[in-house]
This record gives sequence, C-alpha cells and structure tokens, in this order.
Amino acid sequence: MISLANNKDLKPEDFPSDIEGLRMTRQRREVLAVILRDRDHPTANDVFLRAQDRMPTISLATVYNCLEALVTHNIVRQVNLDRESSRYCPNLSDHCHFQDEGSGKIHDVVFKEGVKLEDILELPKGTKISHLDISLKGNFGNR
Amino acid sequence: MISLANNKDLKPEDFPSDIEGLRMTRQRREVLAVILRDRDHPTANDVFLRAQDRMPTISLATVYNCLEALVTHNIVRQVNLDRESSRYCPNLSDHCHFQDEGSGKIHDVVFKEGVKLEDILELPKGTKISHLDISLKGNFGNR
DNA sequence: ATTTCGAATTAGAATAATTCCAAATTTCGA
DNA sequence: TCGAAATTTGGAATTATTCTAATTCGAAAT
Repeated sequence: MISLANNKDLKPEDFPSDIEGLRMTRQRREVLAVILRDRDHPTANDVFLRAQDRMPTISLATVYNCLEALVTHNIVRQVNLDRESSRYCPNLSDHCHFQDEGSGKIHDVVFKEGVKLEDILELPKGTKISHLDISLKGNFGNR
Repeated sequence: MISLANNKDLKPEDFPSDIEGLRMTRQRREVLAVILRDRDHPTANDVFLRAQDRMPTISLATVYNCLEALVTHNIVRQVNLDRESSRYCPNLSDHCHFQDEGSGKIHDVVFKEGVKLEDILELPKGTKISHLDISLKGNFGNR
C-alpha cells in the first residue's frame, strides 16, 4: 500500500481509489485528508467543519460514516478519552495518548523499546488481547 | 477510615455518616451498597435498577448525583470502555480492566509487582501523570 | 455514450447517556 | 425548633451518535 501516513502533501484527489480494501469516494478522501493534514486528534465535528472548507455540501452523517469506514479498515484510529467525543488519529503505530490538562491537547506517547503486555500485567495464561487502550492525563513538568 | 472495600456484609444503614469527607445520605449509602455488593461493574442504570429494590423512590438523577459524589471523593472508581456507558467499580487499588469479548463481562487486572509507568512509556522528562487508564479487550484462552 | 444497480450520501428524525433545572424535601447546626 | 444549605426528585434539555428512507453517485456492462 501507498504510504499515506507520511505524505502530508498528497492531495485528496490523488489518493488511490482503494485503500486497505476500502473504496475511496470523494467524501472519504476529503475526511482522510483532513485527518492526515491536521494531526491534532480532531473530533467528528472538527473534521466536519474542516471538510466543509473544500466540500461545502458534505454532511455530518457522512463524516461519521466515513470515519467509521476508515476506522474499521484500519486506516485511522479512533481515540476515546473518558466520556468525551471520539477523536481520530492517523498514527497507526503502537502508541497511547496523553492529554495535557493545561491545554486539553492530546499527544501521542510511544512505548519503550521491547515492552510487552505480559511483562506488566497479571493476565490469566492463554488470554488473547485483541485491543489495548492506554490513556493518560497530566501536565508537562517543564512548560 | 473504615474498610468498606472488604466488607460485603455491612448494611448500608450501618455505613458511617461520613466517608472520605462525603456526607453519607440514605441514597448515597444505598448506591454505595449496591456497588460494594455486586462487583460486576454496573452502569448507572444497573445501579438504579438494583437500588430500587430497597428504595423504590430513588430517582435516576439521584443515582447519577450519588455516583458523581462517590467518584469525586475517591470512594468508587468510574470505568469507561470505549463509548459504552460508564461503569462503576469499588476496587480502588491500582488495576486496569479487561473485557471478555465472549461474555462482555469486565474483569479487574492488576499490574505485576514493581512495574512503573516510566519504565514502559517514553514520556518527556518531568511529565506528571494524574490519571492513568488502561483497558483491554480479548478472550480467555482457556474457557 | 447510456443503462443499470449496488453502494454511498444526505437531511432530518431518533436514540441513549448524561446533565441541567427548579421545586420539594431533608439535614445540620445554632 | 428554625433557617440555611445541601440533597433529592421528575422532567426537560443537551449532546454525541446512529438510524432511516429517499436521492445520488459511480463503475461496469451494454
């Protein structure tokens, strides 16, 4: 597959017609382009507002549809913090999320080299993990 | 403080009048009693239904109020998995949550002895963590 | 180029969890 | 016991998200 993750300059209309088995429609391209461009973990509504700039007729329902399609095809990741609106993230590598309590902004945090779940959690033998979610809140000490 | 966490048989009416600085009203006792009795991570609505058995006049709004009070006073813990309804948990010790995809049931999982966050995450120096949330989904291999 | 047909989009209604509100009740301290 | 403050209550309001049904789109076949 073409590397979208590191290609901020690719225009939506140049996206391939199929990504991860998902047919890329005009709207899906636009939604994906927004998420790839502004990597600030936007909510569905944020995405909607931004997508409207280039596509004034897109509807919020479509944005939700597109996001769901992108998420189920592992093209973007859905991020849930507490009870807040879902946010969307183009970073597919293993990472977790840290919310700075000062700004509310969300930052990606990666695991240290070689850390495995079995090393840190007391899980019954044979347990198969299909999803892992780690989120943190706090403050940067230095700013 | 009196150990509520391990006292399943304590009747709500015998709870002290103040727990962690929170005045224990009749309703708050009842809500807390339900959470201490059935440690199955009930939702607010579950708690409401169960509380009604002994207190038919309690309202859902009150259950939400009580839960919020109990959570902010660190008497129970609020557990959020994805976009599902919040659940409530009387286990205050450090632990995370594993949802069995077969049954939907939620199980507490503890960290291995001596595991520290700084050991597993690449956090900027000086970062202060105030909240940590880890949740897992998967299947038990052996059942 | 035109037709066809399933998939995608749309606007708006519906839903579900939670919060808000204002009135009634209870509780606590003086 | 009295009054202020806190709590409870029922119902309305809010918010994020999903659903629905009608319309439009787009790729493939003609």
